[in-house]
Amino acid sequence: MDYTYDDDLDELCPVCGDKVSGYHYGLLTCESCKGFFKRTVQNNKRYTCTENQNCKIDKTQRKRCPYCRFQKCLTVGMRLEAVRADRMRGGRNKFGPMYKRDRALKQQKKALIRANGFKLETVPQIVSPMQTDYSMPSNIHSIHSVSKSLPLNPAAMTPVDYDRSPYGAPSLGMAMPTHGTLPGYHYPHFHSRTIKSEYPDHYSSSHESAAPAYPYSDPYPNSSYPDIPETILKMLQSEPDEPQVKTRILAGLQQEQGKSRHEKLSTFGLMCKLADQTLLAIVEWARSCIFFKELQVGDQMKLLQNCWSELLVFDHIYRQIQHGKENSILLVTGQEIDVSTIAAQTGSTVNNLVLRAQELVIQLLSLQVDRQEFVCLKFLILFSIDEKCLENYNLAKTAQEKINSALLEYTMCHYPHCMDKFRLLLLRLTDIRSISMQVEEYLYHKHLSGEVPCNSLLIEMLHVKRP
DNA sequence: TTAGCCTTGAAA
DNA sequence: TTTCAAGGCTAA
Repeated sequence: MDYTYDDDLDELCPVCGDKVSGYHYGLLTCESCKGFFKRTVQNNKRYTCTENQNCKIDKTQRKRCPYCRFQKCLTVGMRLEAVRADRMRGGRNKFGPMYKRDRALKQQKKALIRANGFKLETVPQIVSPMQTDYSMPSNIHSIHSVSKSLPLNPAAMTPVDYDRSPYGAPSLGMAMPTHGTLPGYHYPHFHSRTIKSEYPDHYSSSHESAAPAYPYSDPYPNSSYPDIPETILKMLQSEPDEPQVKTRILAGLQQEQGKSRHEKLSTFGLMCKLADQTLLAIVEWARSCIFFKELQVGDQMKLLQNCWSELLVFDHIYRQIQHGKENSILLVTGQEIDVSTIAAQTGSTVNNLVLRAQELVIQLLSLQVDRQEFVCLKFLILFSIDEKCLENYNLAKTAQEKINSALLEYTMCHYPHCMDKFRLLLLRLTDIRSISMQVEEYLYHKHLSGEVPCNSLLIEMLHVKRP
């Protein structure tokens, strides 16, 4: 590979568009935003916006509104926990491996572009065979065992051959618990917080997961996080490491494409495969979650069968929130597709679904939904079963109540100027439900016409509700 | 207060 | 030993 570190430095700061000077507090930023973020967090600064909290932040105007600048720092994913409370200089922190993976992903993306004139509007059909067997489950009941063995094999992701295909079917909830190149970390306000050094990583150093991604000790108990309810902290701990999940999904797709090399997949078929891999990632996430893992396997299956399409849609929507572009859609694979391309190349149903999702993205953007709220909503979707059909309904019900009250407490504390936020967020869940039902109907229709790949996990899911 | 440059030091 | 992302310093 001809990748050099300097390649990164060609990029623009996601906060102000200035020249990037390296990785700072979680992502590539310029020197000035690095310093600004450091000063703000170290000195626990509070700013106010004299406008409408939506000031434009660019290189020339970044000094005008520190409030909006800091909000943007958080929105693009700068990490509070990377600022050291003890002010120790030098050394490396736990983000090192994350930066490394991010570089690797950027490298792969560049290699793709260089090698194939790869356009973002196309989907790569990666046919490099994988050594490991990532067999798809033949039955929904095998999800647990399969998702356990999903590999991480970035080295095997070197693209060999790419067969371009026009982008036919867009998002359709082809989503996963991931939000951009690096994890976003939204933290809207500091309420007299004491800055702690090196907060435990929500994404990787879960106390409850068997094998944390980074061997990093957690010097602070959960309760040391200021103003975030314990329940939310526990839910955040099971948030997946995004580059890892992305890598796994890409690897899974490679494997699938390797298998079906002789059966030419349509773009829609490819999208189904992508959704399959995403579903596996969601199942894997659920398996490690607080509340969920305490349930019996049978109950776990019922919950997932009840909400799989909603979780797909919701994660798609949250990625678009992070993506922040009204006119394009970001796929889990990192590809960006113009909404106009979708309108031109797909049927009215798909186009309508995409537009509905985009409307919801705008609504949630205006509500300033943050990462903590996102996690609460995701869990509420997971536990949103109404019927008393579970073996242990009380466990699920209790979980639901705890999540609800944690979300209420959090929004009241962090968004006191928007007292109705809790209710408005819950209302959006109804929209997600509605979109996901339409997605399911569409998929079922496509399945009946034989367009969904026969071993698709989607089919298994669809048949649970439609025997 | 900002932002560019310097120093530091653990990990690779 | 080198790397590079932390914190520190300081002129503007």
